[in-house]
Amino acid sequence: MPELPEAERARATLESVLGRRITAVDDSDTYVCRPHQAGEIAAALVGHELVSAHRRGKFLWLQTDDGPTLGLHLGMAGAIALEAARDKPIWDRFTVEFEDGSRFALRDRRRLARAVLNPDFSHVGPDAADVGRDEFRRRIGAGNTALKARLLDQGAISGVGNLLADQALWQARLAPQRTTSQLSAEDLDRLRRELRAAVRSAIRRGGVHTGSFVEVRDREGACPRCARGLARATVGGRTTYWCPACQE
DNA sequence: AGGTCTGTTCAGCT
DNA sequence: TAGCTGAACAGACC
Repeated sequence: MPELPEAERARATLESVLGRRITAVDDSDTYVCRPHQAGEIAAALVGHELVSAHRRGKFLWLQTDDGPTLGLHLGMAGAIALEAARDKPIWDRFTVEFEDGSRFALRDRRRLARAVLNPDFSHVGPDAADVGRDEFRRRIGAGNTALKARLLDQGAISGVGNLLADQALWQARLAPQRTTSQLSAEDLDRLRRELRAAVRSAIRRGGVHTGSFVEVRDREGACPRCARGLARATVGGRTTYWCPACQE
């Protein structure tokens, strides 16, 4: 599920745990928690207070008072849970407890989420909702690859996942396999505008699954604009749907 | 019951 | 170098 809109929701959830002293941390899942030594993240965090919650693309991080930074990523199925899990506690891969008894957990069935101490975001591109016109043209229009593959490249711009990419491309009437070097400045500007609109709509409506194209995005789906059946192929290594009539 | 598919990221190869 | 491919995980679905 998690793409930029879900990550933003998680960030907002994390704001509700700021300002409390950390009393315990469970980082025993050494696949999800990096560095790999169990107890390392705990030792660094206990006694500190979380002071701010940030996001760039799908990457989250929490700043402590004068201490380390805690990076979080939801992976492919992760979420931030404030309530202790009753039935499936095994899905809580990383847990932080506070002095007042409250807690939050990084909950993920698939263990593809990550909790990282002092994360490095130097290779993460600007947030898809914030990137300026000229930088978008430069970063998306460069090189020679399928447009959709470039949108999914978090180093180019960050926050776009498989579903959001299909939604934005459909809104901008651009075919996913179009080559980046062939795009006009006008194409790129339109794509940027539609991508920002898709992101904002998804945040407002509660997730990327609320997109008009995402809702019909399957083998039987029809284009919401022209009602023609959707095409399906692998582009950029990911299952991709588009309207062969509207997008070129 | 077993095979296929999945919203992400990253290492490793060409 | 930039751009692919496949691996990591584990559940959902048919």
